[in-house]
Amino acid sequence: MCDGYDPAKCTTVSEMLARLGDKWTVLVIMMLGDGPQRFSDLKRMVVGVSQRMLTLTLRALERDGIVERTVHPTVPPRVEYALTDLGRSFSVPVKALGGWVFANHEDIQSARARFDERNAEAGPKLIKLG
Amino acid sequence: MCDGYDPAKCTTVSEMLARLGDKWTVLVIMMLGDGPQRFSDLKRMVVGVSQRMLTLTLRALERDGIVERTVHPTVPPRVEYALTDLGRSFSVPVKALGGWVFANHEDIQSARARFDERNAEAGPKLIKLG
DNA sequence: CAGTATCCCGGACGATACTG
DNA sequence: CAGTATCGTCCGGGATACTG
Repeated sequence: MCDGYDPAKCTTVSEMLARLGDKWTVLVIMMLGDGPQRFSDLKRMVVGVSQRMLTLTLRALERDGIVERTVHPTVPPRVEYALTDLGRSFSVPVKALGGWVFANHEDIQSARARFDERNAEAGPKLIKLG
Repeated sequence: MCDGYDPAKCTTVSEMLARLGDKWTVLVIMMLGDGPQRFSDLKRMVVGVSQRMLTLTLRALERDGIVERTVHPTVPPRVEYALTDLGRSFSVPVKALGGWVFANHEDIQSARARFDERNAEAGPKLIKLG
């Protein structure tokens, strides 16, 4: 993929992957898939997210042009978040990836079971990551 | 995507995304795309990776059934890593995602530039994640 | 060669308190 | 309501040294 070799683009790929890999980004994108949502609604829908992390996640997505932030100057303030065209476009390959995991869930689980079985008796080793 | 709602599958999606989001997984998968590679060859190809992280990354991928580890009982030892069928299948949506970033690189960069421009004068704020 | 063991640091993330 | 500021914890990941 990074064969034609544009280092800048490869860096961006890593950045977007890291973004997807963080704890809340994909959930937020999914919740915005059905239309715009207010901050507090998102906070309720994305169970477990802290105010801080929701803000951070939305800011990062806004910076990348995936999400658009609209402030309605009312009292109390009303802020809506929506996917941009770029965001909706982005969600296509993201959903494809999610779909792949759904489709291959059995294979993954059985592979893990076999691995854990084989390495059952072994000592503590350094099996981390996960 | 997680609408039909199988919590176990959604958890697996998060796990695989977290895996992709870590620092070396995608690079390793790409390097194995052209065929099997020895541990030390991978270490040379994936520039900057430490022995520890390469081992950890490969172990996690092996556990998930994405990569297969073959030990040739010679002296000195020869260990080869290769993508499994599942791994090659997995790399399809992964490459699609990478391809999307390549195709939309301009849009992302300009979105970032505009965001940073708008928030130039502002104080330190809490803009992290990135 | 292909690991494993240990130490260490920075940053992701959570909890809490405060504000326009 | 929609944030921001601050503090503390945990762990991803790097550096180094050792081994079959």
